[in-house]
Amino acid sequence: MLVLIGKKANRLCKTFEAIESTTKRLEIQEYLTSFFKHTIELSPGNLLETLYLCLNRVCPEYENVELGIGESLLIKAIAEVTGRTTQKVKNELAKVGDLGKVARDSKNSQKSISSMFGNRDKLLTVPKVFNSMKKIASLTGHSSQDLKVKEIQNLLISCRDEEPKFLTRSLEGKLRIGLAEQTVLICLAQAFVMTDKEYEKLAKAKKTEELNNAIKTIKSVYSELPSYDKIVPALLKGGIKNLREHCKLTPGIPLKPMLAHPTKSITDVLDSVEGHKFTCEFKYDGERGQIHRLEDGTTKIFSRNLEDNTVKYPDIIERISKAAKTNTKSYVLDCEVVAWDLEKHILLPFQVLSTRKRKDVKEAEIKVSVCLFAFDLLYLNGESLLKKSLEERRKLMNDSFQEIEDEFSFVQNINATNIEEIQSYLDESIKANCEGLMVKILDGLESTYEPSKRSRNWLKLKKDYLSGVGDSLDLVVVGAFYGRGKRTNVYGAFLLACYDPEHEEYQTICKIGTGFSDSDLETHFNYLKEKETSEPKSYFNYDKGTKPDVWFEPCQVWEVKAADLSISPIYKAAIGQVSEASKGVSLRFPRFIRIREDKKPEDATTSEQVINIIC
DNA sequence: CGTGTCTGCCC
DNA sequence: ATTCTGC
DNA sequence: GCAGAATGGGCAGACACG
Repeated sequence: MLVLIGKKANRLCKTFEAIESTTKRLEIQEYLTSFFKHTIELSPGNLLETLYLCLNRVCPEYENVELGIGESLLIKAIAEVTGRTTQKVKNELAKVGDLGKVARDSKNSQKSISSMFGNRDKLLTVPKVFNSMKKIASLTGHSSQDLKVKEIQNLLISCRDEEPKFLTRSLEGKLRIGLAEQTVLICLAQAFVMTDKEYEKLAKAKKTEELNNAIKTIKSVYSELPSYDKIVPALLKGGIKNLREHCKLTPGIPLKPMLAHPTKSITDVLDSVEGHKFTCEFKYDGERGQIHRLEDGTTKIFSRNLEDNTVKYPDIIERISKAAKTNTKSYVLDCEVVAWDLEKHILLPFQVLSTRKRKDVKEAEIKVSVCLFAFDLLYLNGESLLKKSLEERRKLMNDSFQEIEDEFSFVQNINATNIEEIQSYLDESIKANCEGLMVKILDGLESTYEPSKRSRNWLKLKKDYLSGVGDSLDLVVVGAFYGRGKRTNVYGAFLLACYDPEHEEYQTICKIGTGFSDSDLETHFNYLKEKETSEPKSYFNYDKGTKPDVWFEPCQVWEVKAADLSISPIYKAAIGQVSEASKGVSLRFPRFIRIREDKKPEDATTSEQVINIIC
């Protein structure tokens, strides 16, 4: 009987349960690897779908497919299928901090005839769940939300045991069991190695070596060709040994972009690059753009998260042919796309860029112009450049492209050597409306392009990372939101306000949910739970869109750091005094620094001070 | 057809 | 995005 | 140091609703 059930989705569910029960990485890997081994041996045709269910996806990122399901629709589906009101489900969610658990508990406590008999002969299977998710993603147009909810309900009705929990979380897009992409790749590699007949004959040390090589191979291949649709068939056909041959960087398919580590001081920067030739580049405040030119002349542009942004940027598609020199045929170019003022020839803030249309963009109707800032070349005329040094890649980039005023530039950079030079270049970048600097090693093995890795080789240096530098505000805690997941039973985020002495009111300015250690969160909960009030104070100025789960007596001031201030449609700080009458001010990337025991709420940052910071 | 809410994706 | 934490 | 999971502001686009 167990074996039969083993073919159903329930076995995957049991694997998730096992994974969730531990925090040990190796144990997690054992469970998933074992599941993949079974799948490869017993039903290899289901492997691809299984992988997608582990990752809450239905296809590669660059296919721009969305489920269009969020918390709200899930609550609706759960409420209807278990015969409860949405309010009741919301209350449960606030209490248990996990919609998955809410779905499971409300379903298991419901003992109606239909729930007892309705699912007898339609147990969930991996393909069934996967196909339902695909179907949900495909529904659009009038009444599509109802149809999506019905589809979810059908799945929920067939669920048993812990299945509703994982199904719900999967539809939310996060399993939250300590399992994500990197671990899935490791397990996939291990499963393929271990199902190879030769493997058992190897000595122990040799086995470990084989496993490590396979993991390295799969991780590397996936970062260059992030598509299980392509990798899984290749694996099933030729195994890991032949994988590199069939799956490699291909223009037209985005690769995982290389990322950077934040650094807290210039000294830290120098420590990391010590003994190497390195460069400092301006870090532009725009959107990542990975531009692909195929052999057939097609051009595409992808986002940092591998979304296909080609239709968003017809202007870029048009101009890039002019920037590419005659001998530059196929290529992959790494750029930052930045909003650009064509008259003043200056960079515009990210908030301006974000107002650009995204779909069905016609070049003639573009309202926000952009300038491209290229910083790396990953592929050129049929050849991958990933293993070349940054110095070589940069030279090839400079030789293959030409700058066009107001349209296409190479990122501004210098080859600095000491603290003073870096400091003054950092200042210069800020004056030019950039976020700071990127510091990169130029030559040797540590300067290859490492897709997806936040490698130590690329560092980012922003002024707000430096202690004592950047915008710091002292704000009053006026409300809080119940935590989810590992923050269940404490507040997970807080609503903050500045003080306006003129109107004698506290004006909301942002929510904050990061910068807290686990012990901070406990301390805050224990202190603030005593300060809860049934209603917000009359002198709180807030928008209903930011209404917290609980309100507080104004009693504590927190030092908060931000990268920038922004004009806000929902927060009330300095309302009407910086932009349109209805707009206030908020913080970009707010994080908790410390409690200001020395300040009373009336000593908090004032709206006037907020205006001074933003102007 | 205007407005409000939700979702996904930029950072 | 930023930050924290177990491994 | 990696990998994962908490959490931020704010925009366009898609629907639902009246």
